[in-house]
Amino acid sequence: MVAFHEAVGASLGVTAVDQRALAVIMGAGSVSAGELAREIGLTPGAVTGVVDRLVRAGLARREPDLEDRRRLVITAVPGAFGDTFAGLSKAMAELTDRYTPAEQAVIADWVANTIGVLREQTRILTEERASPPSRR
Amino acid sequence: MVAFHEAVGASLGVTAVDQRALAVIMGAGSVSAGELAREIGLTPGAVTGVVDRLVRAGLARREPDLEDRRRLVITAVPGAFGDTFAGLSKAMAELTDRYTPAEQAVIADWVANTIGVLREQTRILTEERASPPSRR
DNA sequence: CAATTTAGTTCAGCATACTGAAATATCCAC
DNA sequence: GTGGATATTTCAGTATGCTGAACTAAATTG
Repeated sequence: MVAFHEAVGASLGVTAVDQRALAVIMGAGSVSAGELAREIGLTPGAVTGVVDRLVRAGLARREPDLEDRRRLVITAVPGAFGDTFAGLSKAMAELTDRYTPAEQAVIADWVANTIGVLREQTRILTEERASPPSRR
Repeated sequence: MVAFHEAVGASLGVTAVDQRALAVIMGAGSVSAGELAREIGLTPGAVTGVVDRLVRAGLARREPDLEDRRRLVITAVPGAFGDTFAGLSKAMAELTDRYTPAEQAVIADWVANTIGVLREQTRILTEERASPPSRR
């Protein structure tokens, strides 16, 4: 999965951080540059580069905020990200079809729970790193 | 999953490439530096750095090859990598216990097939990039 | 045992992406 | 309106990791 993720990034010319940023953008619908900076833990200056690369890759757009003209609203380009995953989506859909509805329910439940576990473990690892004796 | 992977890397002071290298080492049991270079697509010079970081993180060891003293045998330190995943392993084991053996079989089958799909899609993405109009 | 090949490391040069600070534009309070 | 706060960009400086070439050591060939 990680290898696939890296291949996607290389194919689009975006970094791992950029992809996480895109996930944030898609999750929130749209965000400002400042919100994005806070969300992914970068300085505003770095976010400019992140958004530049996403825009260049055709994955996101910068649009003016009509209510506050200092702000930019960053949105994902509908479909653009999906295109990259078209092959994966198709293959996964075919795989899913090979299971009965009951089996699919079990798998879906397990996947949801696994996501929860990973989220929790990521949080623990990240917090562990914030406080104790520095490693490296 | 990708976020967890990144957190592990940050926690250990190793890069994403380093972790892929470690996966290769563990998969093969042990490899020489040259084999590792070919496997992960880096020059021998870069592999020195990769192995340096893995050794510093306590994840791998450099050992002399008794048969060919130019060579180094690189092995994973047993358990060291597992320690980092102790929390994840425990949580996943507990999750697994919540399913019946039949359900576990379905999940295992689906996971195996999903890995196959991801491998295949990664290969396609990687190859696509090798030939056609350059993207960036 | 000399000449060539192979394994790995070291090092200089280069690319990339981040930080922090300065600059620009806009909003808001008085 | 004027003054201060806020949003984003630009830019110089820095860190990291890669490539390619030179170097050392050991194996292989004739």
